[in-house]
This record gives sequence, structure tokens and C-alpha cells, in this order.
Amino acid sequence: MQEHLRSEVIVGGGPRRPRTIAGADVAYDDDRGRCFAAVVVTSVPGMKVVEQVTAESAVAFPYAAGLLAFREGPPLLAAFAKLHRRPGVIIFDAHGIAHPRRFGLASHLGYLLDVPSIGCAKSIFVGKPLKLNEQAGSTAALIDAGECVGAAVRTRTGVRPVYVSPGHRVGRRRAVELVLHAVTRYRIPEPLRLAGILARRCKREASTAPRA
DNA sequence: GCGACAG
DNA sequence: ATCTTGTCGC
Repeated sequence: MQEHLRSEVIVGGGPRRPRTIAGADVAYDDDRGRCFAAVVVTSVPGMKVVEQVTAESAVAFPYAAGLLAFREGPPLLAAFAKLHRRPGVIIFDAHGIAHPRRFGLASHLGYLLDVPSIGCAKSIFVGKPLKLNEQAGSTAALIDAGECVGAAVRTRTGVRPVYVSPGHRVGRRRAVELVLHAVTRYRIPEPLRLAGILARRCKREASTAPRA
């Protein structure tokens, strides 16, 4: 499926100044076999929460490197279905084209939702980054099989970089630019950070409630 | 055959 | 991803 859909991905363009940016993440409760997807939409100047939704469901697919979209895609789509507005762009806690088949979760969901999307992962899956400076805002190309699939981005001085790659309908430069615009005072861009917090809170409240 | 391997 | 004790820094 990935090898087939990869040709549908558009690497290029993307909003220069979107009105909103969304972050999407998933938390798991291994004991109960349940997962909690969360989407947080923030305003672009200020990164304040405009809307947020969550969706609980059963974990229906195991974790397997390269197939993350089959595990987290369904839960995330359920959450997006509850969203009342369409984000200008979505940042996922995963890779976009910086993937073995150039079709990571960010590309897959951006394609299905037909919304500009960006992959922002905390570690490298494929490729090797060029020399990255310590200064916040620094970037270095992420090279895989001789091609630039994304970039290592230093969102804050003195912290490990995040790895940004185009998902769908966004170019490499624009992807990095948008991620940096979404960063406030933490390593992780605000919408994504808030989505992670919301997903974990949703899980905690569900596990604290009386069991079925 | 061995090492790597998003979350 | 989740767990878990302590430490560092603003």
C-alpha cells in the first residue's frame, strides 16, 4: 500500500502563514489494550489552543518500524473526525517522507485528510544528518540514499534536535519553517507537545475511572 | 547472517 | 510508546 500511495505524495508548497497549526499524538494503555488519540489546534500567532479533541479505541495493530500508520492512523482519524475546523497544517509525532518507502505516517494521514502535513520525530528512522550547529533555529539536511528527505532541526539551544520531513503538500524548507514557527519554549513544537499532554491525560483519567 | 529499527 | 529515581537548570 505504501509503495503504491507514495506516488501520490506532493512534496512542495504549503501555507506560508497558516491561521492554525494542529498537533496530533497517541498515548497507550498496554494493560487495557486501549489507546487515546489527541489533536490540538492552535492559533498561529501565540500558539493558543483554538480547539482540541480526543478519541479512545482498542489497540488493533502492533508496533512495527515502518508501519506506524497502521497502528496510529485509525485512532488519529477517529479524533480528526471530531474536529469542527480544518487545520491549516498538521504536525505529526512521526516521519513524513523520511521513511524507507518515503511514506511515513505524516505523509499517509496528510494524504487521507488532504491537509498539508509535516512529520516531526524525536529520533531518526532513516538517513544521516549533516553537521548541525548548537544554536536554536539551526538546521542540517537529513540524507538517505543520496537524497534529502528532511532535516535535523535545533528547536532550542542546548537540546537534542527533532527530525522534520514533509508529509504531504508541504515542501522541505516550508516544513522546517512551520515547525520553527510552532515552537515556543520547549523542544517540541507547541501543538504537538500539547497533543501529547492531552493524550496522556485522557489515558490517565480513563485508567483512574472504575473498571468495566 | 548481522545490525538497525518512527512510536 | 511506557516505566522509573535522581539530577540539573531556569
